[in-house]
Amino acid sequence: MGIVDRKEREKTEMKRQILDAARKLFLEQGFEKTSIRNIAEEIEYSAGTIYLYFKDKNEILFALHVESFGALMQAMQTGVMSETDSFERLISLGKHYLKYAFENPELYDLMFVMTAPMETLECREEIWCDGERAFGTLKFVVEDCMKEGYFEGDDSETISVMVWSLVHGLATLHLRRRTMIFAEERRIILLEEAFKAFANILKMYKK
Amino acid sequence: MGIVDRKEREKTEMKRQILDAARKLFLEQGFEKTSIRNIAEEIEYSAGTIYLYFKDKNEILFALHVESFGALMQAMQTGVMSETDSFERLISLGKHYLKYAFENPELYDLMFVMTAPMETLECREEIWCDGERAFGTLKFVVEDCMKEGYFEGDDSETISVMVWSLVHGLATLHLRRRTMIFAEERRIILLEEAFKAFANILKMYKK
DNA sequence: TGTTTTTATGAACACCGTTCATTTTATTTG
DNA sequence: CAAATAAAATGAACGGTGTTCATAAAAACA
Repeated sequence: MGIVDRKEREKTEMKRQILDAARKLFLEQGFEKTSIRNIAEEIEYSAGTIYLYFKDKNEILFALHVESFGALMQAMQTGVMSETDSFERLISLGKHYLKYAFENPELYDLMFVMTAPMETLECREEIWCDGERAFGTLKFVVEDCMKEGYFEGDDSETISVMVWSLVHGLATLHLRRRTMIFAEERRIILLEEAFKAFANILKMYKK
Repeated sequence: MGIVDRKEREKTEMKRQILDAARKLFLEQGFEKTSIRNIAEEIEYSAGTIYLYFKDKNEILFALHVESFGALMQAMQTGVMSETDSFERLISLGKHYLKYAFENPELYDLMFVMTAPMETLECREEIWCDGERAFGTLKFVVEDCMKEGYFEGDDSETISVMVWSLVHGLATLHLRRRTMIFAEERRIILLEEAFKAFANILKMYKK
């Protein structure tokens, strides 16, 4: 029956419409300040309708979470593939990670800072799969570096956590406006320099 | 006149009471989930009364922000003073910073993650002074390390941002539950190991 | 066309931060 | 001490929030 197909298609289209409106508003004014009524208004439906497609506000967040991880993974893959040397790959991975964070501040927030999706989905396996996959990519690149003598004697997971923490720290200090203590024109430069310094130090660590 | 003195005393006592209740509730259930009515109930006053002592909810946040920075500064000083060697001082500083973050998760959040106080107080100088002072302490210790040959050729501010980003990254990944991708028993260990690995790498960088 | 199923609505609920006229309490004055 | 004034506390009210649900509209089926 074609009708049931169309119904399904319409349902996913509606979900898409809601998610697009939600992402737009989240990016514009943040998650907290975006109400269900705002989203409903954006797509010209009543607030109640949203609840026919998503259980609650957090489920919308979760759906965007999944999508955003897809985009981040792609950005990371681009970073990995742009270099042949293992170590340069790691650096490129970091750069692309930061690029994604800076270009999609609200989405990065939603993926790595917000606590809302974590609470509702504490038990929900899927949400961690995305994170695990992204971390796995990093770990894989780190292990490649180790084969070439970098980080000798260390655990690849430990090194990966260290690298992740550094880039995540850089990203969040900036996204959450804590670099305000520096002169405006220095803020970005300082972050870039800090990343470069870190890369340098890692490189020296080879031997 | 003694009465005006007492009035003043009572006013600050009331403020204290509100702040203590607010901190308690913020630590217990977070900022967002704590309402003015909750705070009022905790101190057995009506909600309206809170507004006689604080302009709005953000002003309460700001007051706690100031206090929390005082406590962090103290923790950092303790870290600095516990070691005589410059480099060990830097490591100890990092450890005490992390300790503070882990022991006061909601306060750390309020100081370094929340955007609420930043928005209201974008122009308010005082809020940055605290941050600058804390960062200054770090920078000072880094510069001491440089005198002994560490981080040669690098800018002390750059290195400080790098160190800060790493510990902040470790702290926030944990506080915002992103270490859930690791087995429960490994989570804390992994963070500690990552910090140790970072410390090791920095140490090697000397020459 | 009439019946049933699906979809959408908007009023209602319990909460939120915040304001403000009113009442209660404390201090000063006559 | 009593009356007048000043200060402090209240709680109702406003416009917002996320969410639910009886009702209404639309679509699909018979």
